[in-house]
Amino acid sequence: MDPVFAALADPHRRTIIELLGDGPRNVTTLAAALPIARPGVSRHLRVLREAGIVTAEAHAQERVYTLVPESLREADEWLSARAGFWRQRLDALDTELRRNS
Amino acid sequence: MDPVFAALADPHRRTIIELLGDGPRNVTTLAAALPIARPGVSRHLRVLREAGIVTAEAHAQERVYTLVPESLREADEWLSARAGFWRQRLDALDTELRRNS
DNA sequence: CCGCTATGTACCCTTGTGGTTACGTACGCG
DNA sequence: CGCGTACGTAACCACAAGGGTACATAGCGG
Repeated sequence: MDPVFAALADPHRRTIIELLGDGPRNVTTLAAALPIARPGVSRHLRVLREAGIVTAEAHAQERVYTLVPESLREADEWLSARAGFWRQRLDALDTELRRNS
Repeated sequence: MDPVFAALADPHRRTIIELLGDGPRNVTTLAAALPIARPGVSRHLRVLREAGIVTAEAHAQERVYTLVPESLREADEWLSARAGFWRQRLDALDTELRRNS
């Protein structure tokens, strides 16, 4: 989970994830859509790969990167648990405080 | 959204969020549950505060921090959109590829 | 007022991160 | 083979981030 959140911290990496949402892409195509040079994109992809968010498949001399959506599920569950469950809990606490005051 | 993801990137900050899930806490209490000294916790709380994830309320000379769960909703939506929607999309793509091969 | 408690902040240091350029490698093509 | 293409990686740099210690501040309590 940790590497997933770390990967998500960088805006460029989130952009890459969004681009891959439209389908598999190679490095050059991704780099063309980003404000940084290709080597930089390559390293971002390495981070995403090690986090299990994308997978690379060698296709001739180009490597096609594909999104692995279920890799985000763990982080998603962590977030939604706190965005929803505790919301109710704190509301209840707040209500009780108002009643006692 | 960006500051939220940036805040979530640090494990200590996520621990703080989890601790605050059990209810409001002051800085000293949080620091006792973390492997770092209090000033460090104080700075983490500053980041979380500026990201809108927690709010501070002065209570005597102690400041009680409270979680703001809905602040995580934006990030949660971003994640769940990619963890679910694109999942189906890629499955469909995969199915089509198998059919054509 | 004085001291104690609870915090935030400034300062310093070390490490991590993101970017660039230059270089090495793998593979298809003629 | 020799070339061009598509990548990954190494070397190098500048800067942001996280941690610790020391210090300033704000309230309580007596």
